[in-house]
Amino acid sequence: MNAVEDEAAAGPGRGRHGRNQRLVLDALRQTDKPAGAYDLLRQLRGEGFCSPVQVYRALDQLIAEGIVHKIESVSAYALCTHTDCRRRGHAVFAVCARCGQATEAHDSSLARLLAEIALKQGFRIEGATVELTGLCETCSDA
Amino acid sequence: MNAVEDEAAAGPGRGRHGRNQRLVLDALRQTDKPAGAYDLLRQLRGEGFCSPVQVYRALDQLIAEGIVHKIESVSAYALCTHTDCRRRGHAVFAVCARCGQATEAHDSSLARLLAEIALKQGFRIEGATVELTGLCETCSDA
DNA sequence: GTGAATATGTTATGTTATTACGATCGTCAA
DNA sequence: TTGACGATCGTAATAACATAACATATTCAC
Repeated sequence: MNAVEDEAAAGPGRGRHGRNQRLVLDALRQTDKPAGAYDLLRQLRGEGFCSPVQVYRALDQLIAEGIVHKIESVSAYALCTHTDCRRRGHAVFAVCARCGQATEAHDSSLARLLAEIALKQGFRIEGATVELTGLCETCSDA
Repeated sequence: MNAVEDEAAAGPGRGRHGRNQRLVLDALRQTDKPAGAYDLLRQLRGEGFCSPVQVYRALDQLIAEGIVHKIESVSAYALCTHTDCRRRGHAVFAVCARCGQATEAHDSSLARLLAEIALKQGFRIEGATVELTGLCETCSDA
C-alpha cells in the first residue's frame, strides 16, 4: 500500500489526517514534480489556505509519517511512492535539472553502506538525505 | 593538499582567489561547524562585507572549485577536508543534530553504488548530495 | 591607452521557513 | 453538564536563505 492507496482507504472526512493534510496530499498527487511549499499554498488558496504555516504544518506531519519526502536540494516536497518509508528509510531521489522531475528509488545495499560509513566514525544515524542531480532519461536524450 | 594548505601555498594577496574568497575561506577555517551564509556575513562585517551577495558570490566560486561544500539539509557551508573533491565527488556528511558538527567522509563504493542506481533508470548523474543526520559519537555518549 | 574580462559594491527584491498568539472543536473524567 | 485537556486550525508578523539588477573598479592582454 503506497501513500495514495493508504489515504484512499481512509476515505473522505474520516481518515487519520486532518483537512489540511488531506488537501496537501491531494495537491501533491496532482503533480508529477516535487512542489514547493509556496506552490502548494498558491494551489490551495481556493480551499481557504492563506498562510505558509498551514502548508508547513501539514507537510511536517506527513513527513513524520513517511508519506511525503522533502527534497533538500530543491526545497520541494514529493509524495512517497514506496511502502513504509518511515521504517525502511533511505530513499534516493534522482532530480532532473532540466524538467524538474524527481524519481524515487530504494536500495538496501545503499542503506547498508551508509550504516557502515556511520559506524566507522561512531555516528548514530537517524536519517539520510540522498539526492542525485543530473538529467533524466528523457531530457538527456532530447 | 587540502583546501587549507592549498590556499596557504598561494600566499597572501597573490593567490588565485580574490579578497572576498580569501576572507570567506578564513572565516570557514575559524569554525569547526558548517556556517550559514549569514553567519559568515556577520563575521565579515568588520572586513567591509555589507551584503549577502558578497558571501554568496564567494561561496559559489569556492563550491565550483570543490573547496567548499554546501550541506543542503542545514543550509550551511563547510570547507572540504579532502583532496580534489571536484573530480572525485560524492562526499558524505554526517551532521550531528545536537552539536551541529559535520564530518566529511568519502567512499568509493558509495560512488559506484550511486552510479549503478542512476544507470538502472537511465539517469545521467552530474552530482550527488549525501547527508546523514543523527548524533555524533560525543553527543550520543553524553 | 583601450577594451575585454574579472572582481567588487550597493540596493532592492524574491523565496523559504518559523514564531507567537489565540480561537475552535472533540473527548473524557468528574 | 461542565470544564480541563489536547489536537487542530487561523492569522499576523518576522526570521532566514538566496538572487536580480545595475553601477563601479581593477587587471591585463593587446
